[in-house]
Amino acid sequence: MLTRTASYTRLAIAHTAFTNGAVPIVNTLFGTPTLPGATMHFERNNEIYGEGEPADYVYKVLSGTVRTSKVLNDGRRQIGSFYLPGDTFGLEAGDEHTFCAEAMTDASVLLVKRSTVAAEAQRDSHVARELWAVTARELARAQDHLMLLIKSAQERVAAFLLEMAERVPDQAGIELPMSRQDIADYLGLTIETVSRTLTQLESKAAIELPRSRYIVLRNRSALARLNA
Amino acid sequence: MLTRTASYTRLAIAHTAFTNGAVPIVNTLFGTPTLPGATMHFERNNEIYGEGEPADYVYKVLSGTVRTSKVLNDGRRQIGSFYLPGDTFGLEAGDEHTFCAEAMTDASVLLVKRSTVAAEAQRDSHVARELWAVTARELARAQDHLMLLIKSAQERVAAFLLEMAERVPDQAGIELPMSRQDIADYLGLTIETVSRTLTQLESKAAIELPRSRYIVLRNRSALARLNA
DNA sequence: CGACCATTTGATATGGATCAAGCGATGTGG
DNA sequence: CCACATCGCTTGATCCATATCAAATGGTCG
Repeated sequence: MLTRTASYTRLAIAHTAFTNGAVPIVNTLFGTPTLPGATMHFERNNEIYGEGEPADYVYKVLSGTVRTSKVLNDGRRQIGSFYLPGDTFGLEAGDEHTFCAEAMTDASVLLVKRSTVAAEAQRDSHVARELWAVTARELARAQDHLMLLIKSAQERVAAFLLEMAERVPDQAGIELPMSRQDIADYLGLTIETVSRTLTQLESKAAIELPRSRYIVLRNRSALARLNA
Repeated sequence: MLTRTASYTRLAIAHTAFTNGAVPIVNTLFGTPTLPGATMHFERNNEIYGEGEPADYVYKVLSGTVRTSKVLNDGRRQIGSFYLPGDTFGLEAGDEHTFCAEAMTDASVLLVKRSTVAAEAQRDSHVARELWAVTARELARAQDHLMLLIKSAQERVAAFLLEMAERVPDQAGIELPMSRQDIADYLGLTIETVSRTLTQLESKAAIELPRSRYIVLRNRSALARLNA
């Protein structure tokens, strides 16, 4: 079960973000150009923050892709979300991160201090409103994710493909930034089941698999019909 | 699959709350005595709002218990959360409810117009902050719920019992407001599996089942150990 | 008492996990 | 530039946890 290790280079971002080669710039976390932050780069599979670390920053993907995940004590991993450019992550109700965050591909990420966000939200009701909206959308996403996990393997994979198709701009097909293991851990399945299910969908002519990381949706309504 | 019907008396609250026997009172949604609302009573199994209805109100349980749920087109139902007195529910990112809400037991509920909450949050940063906190806690709860659904039946049931024990005041045991079907739909299991699992936990001396709706936790650490 | 509904218990079926092997792409060292 | 190791993915065979189907039990209310 622990064959899934990866040589993650642990970066103590939260504590060194502004002293360890980060480039402090004035930028924006929530659309209006108000919140000062710093951008950092992360290489593929490097940790952005760990589970249980103090949640001192809020993060926004500038480029690349990020996953959040949590590992149970026996090695099972659940992916909370995938984050694409423009997405905000790392918001917490409490004072520490309940999931860890890792760069799925090389990524640049904007960091804004949580205290800055809080102060600005107090001062400016537009920022407060935006902060709430981001959190509420995250909640809606988690609730959708919940619904996924009671469905059959085909339904889960179909829903995943439709979700990704909606989120990535590319029209022709989906360039997947994540591995089969990531997909499996997002959907609560094994890599074998994900792989087999994709093969089944291909033989049903619902999708095409030119390369393993590139998927063309041939028949969206068939996929949507799988979505109970 | 559709044997699970119940004769829900549909109440068109959202549109008639203030004209249909509701008792308008000045009360508070988020702790400080600022937000005007109305209280309404719901009988067991009556709908508070339906899936897809406009989300014009935010709700707070005053007494009784509430469940939110969503039904897939083939009848499978997923319960989003159980709400006990003091809990706020019905917050939405969009303008309609994505789950429905029903009284599990007779319940009285405080309703505050969403527009009132929004206006007050804009005016008063404390309200804004509290609104965010409620939403963020709801997010944390949904994320915990996600983690449940990748676990084994024993782990799910154990986690459910510990969660309920934490939330209900009663020390000796847990008086469950929900049916086995509700528990099953919360945990993504069948009633049979929930029932069998409870029996197993009883034979392990982890719990006692004096009545089907009353459970005594005999050995919390054994239950906690099941929680991967 | 009798009907009804919720819960438990029993027998069997099955979808996805697990175990195991093969395959193709990518990269590395000779 | 090729041989070979490695890694991610696919495919195959078998197993098992939970679903499904079915029946018995128990509690509640008229």
